[in-house]
Amino acid sequence: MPSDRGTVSQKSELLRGTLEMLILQTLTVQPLHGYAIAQQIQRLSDGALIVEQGSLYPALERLLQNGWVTAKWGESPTGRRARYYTITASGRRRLGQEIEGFDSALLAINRVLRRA
Amino acid sequence: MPSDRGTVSQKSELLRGTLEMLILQTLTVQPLHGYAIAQQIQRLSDGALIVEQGSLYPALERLLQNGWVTAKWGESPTGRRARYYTITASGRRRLGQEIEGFDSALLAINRVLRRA
DNA sequence: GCTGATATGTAGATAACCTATCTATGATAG
DNA sequence: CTATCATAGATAGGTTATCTACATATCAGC
Repeated sequence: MPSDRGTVSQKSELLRGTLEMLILQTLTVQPLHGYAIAQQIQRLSDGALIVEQGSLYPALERLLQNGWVTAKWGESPTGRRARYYTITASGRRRLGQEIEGFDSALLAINRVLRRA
Repeated sequence: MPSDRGTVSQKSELLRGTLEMLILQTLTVQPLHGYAIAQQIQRLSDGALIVEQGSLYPALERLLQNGWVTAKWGESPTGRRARYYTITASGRRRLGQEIEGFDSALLAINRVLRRA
């Protein structure tokens, strides 16, 4: 449901560094294939976060390389071939660290914004 | 007061895209020279945010190019030559937009993190 | 005289995005 | 029947902001 060909993504730039965290988070509920992960992030963010395929698949590859997810070929609900990703134990630990780092960085940024 | 030669900056990566916002914010109080801006951000964030010189000066150059700050050579409190940056009216507008975009992106990310 | 803090800057590498493109299949519209 | 759209995966190439590392210079303190 990309549907927004032509309309600028805008917010996507703030995904900078948070994409892997968001992917891992969506996988905590259940294994999903790549395309569904992007849809899920868009849906959960009320359409604010658009994950481009050119960002998605390289990110999934990085997560695989680091052992934070595993992948298995299967079939999507619509009957197409799809690659399902499952978060690993180390992936869950990593997610925790990323959220922690994200929150503390946020606090730091907000300190600067409010104190200055 | 870099003093942390050897220790990894860590959090700096989350500055991704927020550095210009932080710089503009520190300049809303008074004009500052580059080195003092970095110190101020580090101080206000309780040491969590370290602005490297290789990030700082290119960022200031971008702000100049966009007309969001102006620069004037002067003298620092310690008597050294220093370049003072002043935020412009359009810089203040830009800062408002950046904070707005930052906040809304944050909300979107948090929606994903809490709903998934 | 050396080191460290202050102060500005550049060069080159890295990494994560983006746009654009490609393949392929199923569903739907015309 | 055919064109388009949605689904699903993937790669190539470009952009850009950051980092590391370096270079320069002055001043203070040991």
